[in-house]
Amino acid sequence: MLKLTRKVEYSLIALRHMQGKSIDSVSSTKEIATRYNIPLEILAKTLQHMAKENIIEAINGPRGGYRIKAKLKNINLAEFFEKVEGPLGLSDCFYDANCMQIEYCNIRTPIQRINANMINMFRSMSVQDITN
Amino acid sequence: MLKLTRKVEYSLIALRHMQGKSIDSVSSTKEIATRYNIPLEILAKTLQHMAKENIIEAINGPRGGYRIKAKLKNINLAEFFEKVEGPLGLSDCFYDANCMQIEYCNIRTPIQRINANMINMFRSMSVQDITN
DNA sequence: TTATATCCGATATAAATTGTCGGATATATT
DNA sequence: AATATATCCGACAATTTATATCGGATATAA
Repeated sequence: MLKLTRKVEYSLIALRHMQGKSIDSVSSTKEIATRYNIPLEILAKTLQHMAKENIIEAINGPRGGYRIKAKLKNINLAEFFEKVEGPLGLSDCFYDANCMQIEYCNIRTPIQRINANMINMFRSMSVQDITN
Repeated sequence: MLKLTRKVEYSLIALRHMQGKSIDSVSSTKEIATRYNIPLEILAKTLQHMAKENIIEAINGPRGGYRIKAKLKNINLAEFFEKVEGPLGLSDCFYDANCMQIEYCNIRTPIQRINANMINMFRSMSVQDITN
């Protein structure tokens, strides 16, 4: 319960790795996968996804790889999690009503309050706060 | 990602239900399961678990059921989640080191900071804040 | 004595997460 | 032009976690 996914963790590991290098040097999937003991194919998917979201930039071909494209200071954690994993919410019912309890549920509103607190908390931290 | 489990949701639904009744009246598993469309056996387990944690009290026999035992005002959400689901943490590595990345991980400390923020947020709300 | 309730371990099912495979496309280097 | 190294990407498989079910025991009010 309340866990981050590997995809998010791998994304942050990769970003932190890239941030430790000079601005125009690139990092290949293999380099990062080896360095942090991450399954290559998974990391590949993860990096491709971040590239589509314009967080990082892909350089094709030999000597290619990825480098940071966005200003990490300007991406808060709530945005980042949503870019990487989709909608945030303690329960699915906030964005998808397919729940047996929905009609009778007596805790939907209260849980929305916790949810709002959680999202605010994530909004108050930038990706850079994590990768620095 | 970052979801509550049904067990937690069912627990809160049941508590809120009981809180809406007079202090010494009991609510049976069947009553609650029917009312909120929750699978009976699952709810039974959930309530038994809360009884073991002294959050509620079980009355055996016919006309039995459960009633609230603890002061919900004095149980914060972090405690409550831990009683119902076990240790809280955005990653398992905070209480169980069985992770391929643990030796090389470059985000453990930063994620611990997010984690601390999250737990503080849950500490700042009582179960009663939710069930009232 | 009977009916209704909790109790509880074992097991099955379903869903989500995590990881693998195969083959395509892009491009720097030789 | 050929080659090697890299990203790209859909389909699929395995694993883990969460959710639900089953069977039978115990407690007690009526």
